[in-house]
Amino acid sequence: MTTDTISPASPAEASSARYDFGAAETRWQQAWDSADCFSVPDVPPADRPKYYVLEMFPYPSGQLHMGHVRNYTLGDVLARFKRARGHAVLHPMGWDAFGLPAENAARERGSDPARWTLDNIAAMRGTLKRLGLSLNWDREIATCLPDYYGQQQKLFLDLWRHGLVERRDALVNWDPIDQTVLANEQVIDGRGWRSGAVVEKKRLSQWFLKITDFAPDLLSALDGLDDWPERVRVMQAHWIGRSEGARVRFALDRPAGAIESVEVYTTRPDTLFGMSFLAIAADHPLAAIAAQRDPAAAAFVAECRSLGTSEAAIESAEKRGYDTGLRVRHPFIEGATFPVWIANFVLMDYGTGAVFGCPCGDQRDLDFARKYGLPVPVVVLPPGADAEQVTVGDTALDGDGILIHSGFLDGLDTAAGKRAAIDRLEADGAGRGVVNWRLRDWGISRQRAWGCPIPVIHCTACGPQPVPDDQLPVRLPDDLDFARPGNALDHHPSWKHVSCPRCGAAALRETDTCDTFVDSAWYFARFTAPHAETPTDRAAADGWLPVDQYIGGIEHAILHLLYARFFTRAMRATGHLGVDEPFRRLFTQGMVLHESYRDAEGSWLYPDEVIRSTTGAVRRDTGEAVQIGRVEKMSKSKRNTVSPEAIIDRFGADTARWFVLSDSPPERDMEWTEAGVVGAARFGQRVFRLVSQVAAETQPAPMPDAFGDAADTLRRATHRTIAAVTEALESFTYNTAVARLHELASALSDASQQQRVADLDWARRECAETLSLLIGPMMPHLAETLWSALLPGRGLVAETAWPEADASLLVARTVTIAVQIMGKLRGTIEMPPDAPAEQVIAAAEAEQNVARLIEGKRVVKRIHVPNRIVNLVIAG
RNA sequence: GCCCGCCUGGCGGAAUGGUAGACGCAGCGGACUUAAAAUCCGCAGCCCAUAGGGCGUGCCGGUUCGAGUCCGGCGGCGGGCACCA
Repeated sequence: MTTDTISPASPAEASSARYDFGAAETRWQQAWDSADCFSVPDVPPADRPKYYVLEMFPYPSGQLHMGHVRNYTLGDVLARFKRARGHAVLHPMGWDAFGLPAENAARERGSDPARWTLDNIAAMRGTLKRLGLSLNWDREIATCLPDYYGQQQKLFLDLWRHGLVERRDALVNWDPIDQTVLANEQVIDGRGWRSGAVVEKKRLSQWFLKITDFAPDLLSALDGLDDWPERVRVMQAHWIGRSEGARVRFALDRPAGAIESVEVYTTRPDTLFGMSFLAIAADHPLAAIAAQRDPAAAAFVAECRSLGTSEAAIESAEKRGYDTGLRVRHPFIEGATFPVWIANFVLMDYGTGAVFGCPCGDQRDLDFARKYGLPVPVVVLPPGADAEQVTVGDTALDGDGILIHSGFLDGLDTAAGKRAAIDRLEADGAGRGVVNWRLRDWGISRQRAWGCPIPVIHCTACGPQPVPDDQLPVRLPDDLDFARPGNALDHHPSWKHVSCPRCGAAALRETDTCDTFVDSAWYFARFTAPHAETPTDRAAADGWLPVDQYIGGIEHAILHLLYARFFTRAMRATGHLGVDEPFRRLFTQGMVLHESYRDAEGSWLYPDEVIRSTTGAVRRDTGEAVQIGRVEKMSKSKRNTVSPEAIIDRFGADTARWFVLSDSPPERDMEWTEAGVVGAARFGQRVFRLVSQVAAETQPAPMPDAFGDAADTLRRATHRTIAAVTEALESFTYNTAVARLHELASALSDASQQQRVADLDWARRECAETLSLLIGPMMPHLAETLWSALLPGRGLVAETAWPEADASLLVARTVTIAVQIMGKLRGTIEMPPDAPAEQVIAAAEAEQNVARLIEGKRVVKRIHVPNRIVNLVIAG
């Protein structure tokens, strides 16, 4: 190690009145580099526990924003803390580098997507380095490089061999602006999640990953993710959407074309006797037959399709339908038939695309029945209701109850009724109990050039063929033409023309690329062995995984995190991994918010263009009044962004880091304010002055045999702070760690203003050294500056063990005990810690104000909580 | 509509059922200074009162010697999902 060669900070750094953060930060970043402080081997060392800290890797947009600064600072505090606590820490960084913006830039400015992306990465890497993050830069990956996506192609082929990939025709969500297919998860309110365009339906041959194979496990394993936020688990459970019910076949009265029956999925087979009608989706095959026979039915089907997912769908939340004239027989009621309606609220891609309408037990069915005058048989008796009196008005009885008017089900409760109905259906061959899932398979085909090529060759004779291993990776061409709309890979002159690996005939490459969510679904595993010739190296993956702490935004609660959980299972099935779950602990951090500003014309202004005072704001250039808008998420459109680079230039990385850690708990949104940054900078300077003074006035010395009051008080503050900060860092309450360090700085300041004596000097030095180590995870550069000034030649904070609190100093010398009468505070007393109860109570009753108030009263009960409180209960 | 979460000074927030408001920001007073900046010291929930007292963690009620914290109900704010049969 290089510790011997590290010289103390220069006199200018260490003793000038103000801390020169710029020089110091560069200097320590170089020192960490040359000492190689943060590297770890692919297989974790056996002598220390491993700890894998991962923050969600960024998309290389070109600029780091404050959200990143917060995210990566939170992770870095943990990484540095765990390292100081003796862990081997894996803390890598990379780039989610495929995606549309690069293609858009290519289209708009003629740039090369690879060049554009790599330039952006270089810029953002520079900012990350300036932040002083303790990252394993030798593990850096970019998903747009063949090193990464080539391994992804191998992975894809392995999944294919294991039956986890399927190619099938599917009605897909087509984004007409981005000219690509979207996953269901990427369609929000009928619009593309990125473009905002109204999504159309289109039938295409697509590649699917069989995430539904793992649906039961993805759901049940959520229970074991104790260190994930509850709401994320709830969101995922809902997304996976398990339901228990029955499939019931309804025979048609008279066959319609080739169709003799309609299958329905229901979660309420117990209410089958409450049936009023059968409803099918507009895309149901039976609807197509009805449409052939009846122009009005065709018109209704067409209308449903056009409404589809558009705004109109939201506008007409109204249930609408069309009676086809077809009728179905009831499985339980001999001779009864019911009408078949096409209904706009029935979804073709959930269940079977058909439902039986039970208006009494389902609000939608009830609305529908009321609208079209269909009967509403009552079959559920809610708890406490009277069988003679129960009626259904405009609210369905969708809760549990006792079944009535239901033949053989009469008198059963909901659960028993379901079982009995399913038993009968199965006995009669009319249906069966099933478990249904909302989760669908993951369509990953995207008609984009800037993505991971799907390594498949289509041969007219042999069908789709995997690209042979010796031809991997399938590289993207470097001469893509983005002038034409559509997929640039598809209209590249030569790229797709290859020969079939099986028969040698002329064949075509797959020109679709992977959804970029595939790239991020396994990167955490690749980080464990980023240079391996296979997707993972088992020794490395087994050694480091799972990620011990994953940190990122709540916006990825469903998509990314579910895909990563799926890939972990899929890669386990293919032997690439050995773990069940990718992320042991998940932390979702809050957003960074800022005030927004508008000028008289209503144009948004950047914070830099505004001078803010306590009373208002004016334009920096003209002095005109500025309207202060809402505090909201930093965004380019509102111009309420603050550049991390500019903040580092003005205040230094440590100040930026300290500020994002202060005040707001990490999981909550925080407001970025100029005053807050200035406050953080002020604290850094204060600590610098206080510790520099100690460094100048004191020398390392053997511990004195005894300490006076002042020294003892300071030592207790020091050791209590060690305990408190340690606890705060363990529990992710960084804002309280900041508060405790403020207190310790104040304690040191108080001590430094007292008469100098040897034992106090020793305690001040102990405090200063401790303070330097404790701020290390948060303000690492300042910590190194102070440490080297206090203890020249003693190595780097980055390589120094975390301080241990002396248990004997964790209690104060005296404790303040509150004295209550009937639960109301009436005075306080000072006592030695752990004083005997009788003594404390006697002192409490002797307290001047307390004594006055209990005089002449009878104290009937005395509650004593050691070192906390005495509560006197008086009679009358 | 359903499911989560939250509600504490001027602001961000702190508080294993035990002195509510730590710590910071903004504010006020003072010291230093020719002055300012910087720095240091101090004050600071509201109301009445010069000892002290009343009220106070969205609202109403409950449990408890004691409730921001636990329980029941109501209200408000934020987020997620949403014809999922």
